[in-house]
Amino acid sequence: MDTFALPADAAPAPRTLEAPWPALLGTLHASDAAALDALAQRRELPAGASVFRRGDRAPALVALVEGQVACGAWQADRGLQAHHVLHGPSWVSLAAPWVEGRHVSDAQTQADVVLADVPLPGLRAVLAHRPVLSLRLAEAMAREVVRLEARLHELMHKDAGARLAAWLCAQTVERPGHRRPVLQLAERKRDIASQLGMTPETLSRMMRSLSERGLIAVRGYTVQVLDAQALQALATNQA
Amino acid sequence: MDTFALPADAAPAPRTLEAPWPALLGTLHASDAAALDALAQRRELPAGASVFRRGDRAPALVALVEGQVACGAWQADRGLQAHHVLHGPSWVSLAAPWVEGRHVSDAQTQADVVLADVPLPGLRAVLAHRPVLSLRLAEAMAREVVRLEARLHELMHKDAGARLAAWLCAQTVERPGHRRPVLQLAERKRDIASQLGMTPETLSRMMRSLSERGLIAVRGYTVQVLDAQALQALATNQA
DNA sequence: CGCGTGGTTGACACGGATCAATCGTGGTGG
DNA sequence: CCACCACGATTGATCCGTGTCAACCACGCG
Repeated sequence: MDTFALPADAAPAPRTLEAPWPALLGTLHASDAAALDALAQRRELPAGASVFRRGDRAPALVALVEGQVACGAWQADRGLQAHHVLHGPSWVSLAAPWVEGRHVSDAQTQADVVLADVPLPGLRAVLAHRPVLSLRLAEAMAREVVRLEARLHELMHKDAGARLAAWLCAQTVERPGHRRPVLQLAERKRDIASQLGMTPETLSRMMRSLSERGLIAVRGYTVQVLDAQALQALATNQA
Repeated sequence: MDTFALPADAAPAPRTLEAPWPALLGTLHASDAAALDALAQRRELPAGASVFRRGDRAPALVALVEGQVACGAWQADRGLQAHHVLHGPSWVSLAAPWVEGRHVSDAQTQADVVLADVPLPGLRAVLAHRPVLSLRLAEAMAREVVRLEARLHELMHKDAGARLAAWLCAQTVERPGHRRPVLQLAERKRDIASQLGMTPETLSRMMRSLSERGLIAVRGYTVQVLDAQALQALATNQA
């Protein structure tokens, strides 16, 4: 029933491969972007490859330019428990290299990916005389902190149904073409479950519960939001 | 049985009140520290006061110079559910002001405190020509990210006993004076429980379980670690 | 002395994990 | 072309951890 094919209208946007920086750090001076370009090293990996492992030396920041990467904790018996799945341009390892010089989680590609490694020593040297770039970096980390705090809060205070509702609300983007917001799940459901801190079984049950209550309609990897208001209420009711 | 008095040998260290920056940001050039001093505004609050509330405008970073502050989610029926209790010099709000300009959690003093507010616009201006300071700030946020990721991981993959064991291990510092590591709980047990993502009842049971198994000895707010090795094993066994 | 606060203990309920079986889909090789 | 298999999702049955509720204890204070 569930195919993993992407919808026809979700054709890959023609990304400017050589300029991931705006998406990662916000608007930059051209010279700052050029400095990063000079520093970064492009790396390509096939699907299923390990990007890095917990405890590895982390001599460089790692950015995901294109593709899909799962970050989490590798467990011998049940594979990678992803606490985070990254798409398109985003940071895979932004903070860890600065602290211990070691990665704190495992990362594995889920599709063919293009990475950009930014060696930390070089970056430090560049930042030493590029204050705006430093600021952008600090802001990127600040976003990361806020995101993590929100997730921590959700995990501690919301039950599985509320977390799913909140996730659906966050994922949903209004589309001009459709009356009701529709979203295509871009990851395996087990990875979504993992990100939400629940098992695939529980996710399945929650999805069914929501659709039985008429809040959403699910067919395979397509979810249609029928009652965004009720969904939002479920998401914010901390109980 | 449990008094909240601090042990006699934990006399307050004579902190250099005017220079919290090294503890917050690491070693700085004297001129950078002076710039921060010029910017920061000292603020004193009595015990039990609100430092800020979720959703408040956050026009300044907030540092805790001295005292104790609990950060968490205020709930009308059961008070502040602290997800974090801060001591001595540390950041209360480091990241949130950068992002939305709003605080993302509630903060409340638990003792008389001295705060330092660092207004963000001024800080941006200072950072624009102080690259080293920017770097230190980025590093401070990086530490925050790593800490949060670790907590997220613990919360998702470890049970209550393992989280307590991990916390005890992390809190324990070897003391030359004692044969066995001893630690004084510096917060109410309910706040410790809250930080560990469990209820006070569960914390109490876990403490008893550990002491019945001979791993620790508890008397009031004093915890003696009897078998650090077994405790560590419990903490790392993700099960 | 009574009262408020904080901790401990016990009984109980419930959410969600676990285990196991089944189904649908897609890829592969005879 | 179809049997076969691997993988992921779904569903049901069951179990366990931990939250909830309530009672009780210990301490400090007015």
